[in-house]
Amino acid sequence: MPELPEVETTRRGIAPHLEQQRIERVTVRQPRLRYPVPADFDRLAGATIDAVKRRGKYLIFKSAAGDWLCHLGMSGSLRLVGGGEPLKKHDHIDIALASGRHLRYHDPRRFGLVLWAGEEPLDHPLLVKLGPEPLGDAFSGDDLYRRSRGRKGAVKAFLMDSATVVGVGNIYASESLFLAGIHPSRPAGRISAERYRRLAECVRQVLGEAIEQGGTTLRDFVNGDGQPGYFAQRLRVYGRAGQACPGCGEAIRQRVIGQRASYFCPLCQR
DNA sequence: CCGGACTCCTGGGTGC
DNA sequence: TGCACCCAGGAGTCCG
Repeated sequence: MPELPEVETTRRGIAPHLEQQRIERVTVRQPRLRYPVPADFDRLAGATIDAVKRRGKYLIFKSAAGDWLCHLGMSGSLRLVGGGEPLKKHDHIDIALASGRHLRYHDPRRFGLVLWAGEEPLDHPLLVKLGPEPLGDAFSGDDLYRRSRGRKGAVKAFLMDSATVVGVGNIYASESLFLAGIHPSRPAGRISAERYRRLAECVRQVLGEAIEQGGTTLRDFVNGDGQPGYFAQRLRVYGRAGQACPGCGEAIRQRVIGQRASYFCPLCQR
């Protein structure tokens, strides 16, 4: 489910309610996520949350009792609920705060994770090899061009590789390539620097707009308050096979590229 | 190094 | 109503 805009939306929603809050209690009902939830995760009780950061699609929670990571996988969500809010199926973890509210982790498919981050979170094995932040200064078309030389795989798979750039998942890869006029199947190594500069700008634009709209809710994404995002209605091609291309009116095509459904306009994208 | 296949898991939608 | 089947927003791991 969540790509960078959804994770950032979640972070912005929950951070103000967590920072400087004391943790009263930690309840792990289902420890079997992508990796087991640490058996000593409840040692957070009594600690104060200092900050909530993000790197790619990972959330990083800072506390004196230890920093921890959370990834939402395909179907995860984190929201703040009242302490008396009834539990739903797949509400796996509750972190009860001094405010009386609970930070509640929900994840039907359990592809997400909650792990200790170690001394330096950015050096954690899951984070250390991540590429640049798409909304940061290190991300550029020239960087994409350099990294793509010699690569024969489809540009869409290249763009979704977290070593290339973080946070661009299946929805926003399709959307960015459409805006940039690049066919998703084109070999990454056969795209000019000029076109990569355009693509980088389109990635920034799409992710920026999606964050402004509170993310994309296809089925079940909810923000920190349990509300859906509104970017789904702004999607130009994703999920719109057979509908008219917003640029030229041609029918949007769907094709599997790199094991993932991909959407594009066969005329506007080359 | 690269690229593709496979894997974890549950649930929604569809078609019979 | 039941059931089989396909598909889903991620990404680590393994293998050639």
